[in-house]
Amino acid sequence: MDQPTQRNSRRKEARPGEILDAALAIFGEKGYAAASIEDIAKRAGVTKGTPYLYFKNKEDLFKALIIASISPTVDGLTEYLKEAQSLPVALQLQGTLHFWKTNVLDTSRSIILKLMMAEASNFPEVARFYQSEVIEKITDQLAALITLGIERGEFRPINVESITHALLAPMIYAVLQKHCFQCHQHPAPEDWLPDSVQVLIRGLLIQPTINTNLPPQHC
Amino acid sequence: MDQPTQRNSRRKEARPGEILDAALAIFGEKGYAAASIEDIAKRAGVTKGTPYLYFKNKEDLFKALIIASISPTVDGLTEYLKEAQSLPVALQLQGTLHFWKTNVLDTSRSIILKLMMAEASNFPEVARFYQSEVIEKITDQLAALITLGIERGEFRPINVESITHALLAPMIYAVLQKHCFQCHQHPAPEDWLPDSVQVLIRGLLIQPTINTNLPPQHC
Amino acid sequence: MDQPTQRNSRRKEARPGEILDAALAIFGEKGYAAASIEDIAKRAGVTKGTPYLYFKNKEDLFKALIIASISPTVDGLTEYLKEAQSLPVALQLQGTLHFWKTNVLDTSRSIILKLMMAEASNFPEVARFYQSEVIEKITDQLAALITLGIERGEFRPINVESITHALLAPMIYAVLQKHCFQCHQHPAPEDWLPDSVQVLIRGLLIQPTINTNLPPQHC
Amino acid sequence: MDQPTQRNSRRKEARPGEILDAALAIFGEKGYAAASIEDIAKRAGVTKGTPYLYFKNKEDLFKALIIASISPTVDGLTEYLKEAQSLPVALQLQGTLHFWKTNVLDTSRSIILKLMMAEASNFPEVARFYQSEVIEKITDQLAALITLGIERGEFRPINVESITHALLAPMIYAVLQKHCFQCHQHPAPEDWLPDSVQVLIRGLLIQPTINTNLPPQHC
DNA sequence: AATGAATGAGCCTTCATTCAT
DNA sequence: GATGAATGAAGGCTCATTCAT
Repeated sequence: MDQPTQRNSRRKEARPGEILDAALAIFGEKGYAAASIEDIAKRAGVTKGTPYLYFKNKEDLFKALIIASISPTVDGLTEYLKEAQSLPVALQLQGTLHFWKTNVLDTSRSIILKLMMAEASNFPEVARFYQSEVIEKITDQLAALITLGIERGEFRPINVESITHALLAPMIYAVLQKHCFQCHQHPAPEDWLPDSVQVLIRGLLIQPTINTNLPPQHC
Repeated sequence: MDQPTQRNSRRKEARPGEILDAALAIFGEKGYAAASIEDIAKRAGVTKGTPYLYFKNKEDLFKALIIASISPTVDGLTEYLKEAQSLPVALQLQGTLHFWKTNVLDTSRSIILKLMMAEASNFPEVARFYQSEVIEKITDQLAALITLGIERGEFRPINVESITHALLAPMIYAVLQKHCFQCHQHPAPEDWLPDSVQVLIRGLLIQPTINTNLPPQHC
Repeated sequence: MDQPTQRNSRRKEARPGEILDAALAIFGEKGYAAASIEDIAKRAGVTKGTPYLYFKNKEDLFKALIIASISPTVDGLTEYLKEAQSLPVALQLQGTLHFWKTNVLDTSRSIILKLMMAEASNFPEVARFYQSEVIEKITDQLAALITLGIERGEFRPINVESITHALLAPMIYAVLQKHCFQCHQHPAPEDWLPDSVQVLIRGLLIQPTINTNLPPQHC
Repeated sequence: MDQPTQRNSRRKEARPGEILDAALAIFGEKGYAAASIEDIAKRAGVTKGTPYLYFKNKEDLFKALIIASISPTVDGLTEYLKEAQSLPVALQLQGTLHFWKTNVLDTSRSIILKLMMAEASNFPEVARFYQSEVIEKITDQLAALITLGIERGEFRPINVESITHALLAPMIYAVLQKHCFQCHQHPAPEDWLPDSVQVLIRGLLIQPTINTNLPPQHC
């Protein structure tokens, strides 16, 4: 992929990213404890000493990996919702799920979620950080949308927090299904996710029949 | 089940179970690789060598733990659905979620799900086994219910597989939320789960308005 | 040295001592940093994991080694001086040096002194501890003796602290000479130490000529 | 010695010396094994690779350090004694100790002695070299002085080798005290060293009473 | 059946050393 | 000359596993 300068060209700028990519793959596959730095290094095309030039130790590399995954996950969503403000809330919800699919689920970064869940009790501070920076931010956005939907008269008045989690559930589950039980599972997330969202939205709408014909390509 | 010398519960027959209980706690908390046999032994009130009298090695203990958790999880559900056959499908679905909450979520066994997800790629055969014995069995039951609901005219005709996963999502997510991000998260599963199911069911019903007044204590 | 029970007989009581003996040899020879736990283990006839059954880590083993060497070094001296109380102070001083020779210099433990000096700046707390428990206790005993000698009219009135160090110097130097530049050095400590003490004592005495004929076997 | 661009002292000729100075400090503080080349380089204001431009490897740097410290330590002493030849031997001895204090003890170079003692068994050839070039040369000078003192009738006839070491002992001990147990030790070498020498000399003199009034500022 | 001393493979981490720039 | 990215050997430490008691 690189211009043919030298085999092991010194490229300080690229290294941390390459190592983080490798760490994502290896940590994601094996979990924190079972992943060895040497495996990560090999995957990154370097030797076992090199990661320590960029990360203090294994834990530090792990934390850096989590942190690096956060803004791409969350920032884009905020932006999307700003642009979609004027749409019907039902459409915004579908768009949110679509954004999640495109920017998390279909991304190698999605495995971070599984990793965080597996390691939450081993790294409580990291877990708290991830929760406040990712989970809660998404939760807040969803809650705001639902509140808006109720205010605009699109949705029935209903407990906002509960529905927030009702919407979060398929997002999380889709990721876990992909990474944990993916092999030979026919209804892949892209198949069931749109239908599920539609059912949920229909359950929220005051006039459900109208919504049934929403253009499916939005999710 | 306890008859002689109940005081110190040091009867040989109890040992494997005690060790499995300890393994559930320690594996659940730390994950497979970070859990040490000695920790498990200590938690079980025995010493390092004892687990090896009952389990060939660490992997074997792990597999036994997964397998031991399977029938209590699934068998009861089948039974419940047999008894509930004559109820409206919507109610059966609510009952199914209620069963899940009572017999999995509120149980120490629920952590197995998190464990399986974390270790799926490290133990593919175990993961496959768990999937076919637990996930698919639940999926099949849900699919059958939804099909029945459509046949009976309770539910709109809709893709069954998709909705199956729409229902599975909150079940899985509730468990993970409890074990991974539990600390200080107000909307606990018992709060949002019933509402979510109700919204989903409303989204499925042909005549949604009727369902809104379902007795909430069913889930 | 052991009865022919088994090759690797389990003998928990003896192990810590054996490992400390090995640590004394290896640390003494190579210094703290250059000594490897595996070397120590091999010397003790065990494998590299075994030391960790008895000592938390390398530093802990090092500290235990220092501490274990302290009471044999100091306690006997106190006792000797109690018994020798009624002798002329000059004789007590000679006896003290003789005690040092017998119980420190001629002992494998003597290398601890060199070790402490080499590692003092790497283990400041240990150094402080050694200083207060060994060096200062010996210093105090010497100072008390000299004071007594002055009071009894045996010694000229002279700065006590200074002379304390004048007496300590050959004790320390003898040890270091033995361990650092020992190879092919003819005047071994046993040769020059008695003469040196005699000269020092003669320098202290009010009537030096008398002392010149002190029985040499006392030191 | 500094002529052009004195400001940043980055002249090539100065480098080896700067690195040796840094090596002296770092080796002296941590010992050979615990000192890292990078620490030394940093202290010298250069980077990791630079020492290798001037020294083949770590061991080579260490040896060069020892060798560089030798002539300043020994040469001056020979010179001093040549000039002092006509003085009473007792005064020459005091002068020798004074020279040691000024040119070794009060010098950063003094730490070499501690270093050599700590590393003697790790670098036997270096130790032998140091012994023959430093210790033995000083020993020889001292022995010659004492012999002279006896010949001149100043000193009692006594074993020369023994007394040589009796005089060497406080010189060595003073250095070690300074570098190993220096913190908060009140009788610093400058306090006890002159008194000690005086007592030793008094022990050597044929007519001790005369010597007691030697001017104390000579040592 | 249970213990726990001992083993040794494996992994994290450091650091002397090299070399392309 | 100087840099500093990269290497890889070495060593601290853990822990699954064994086995004599």
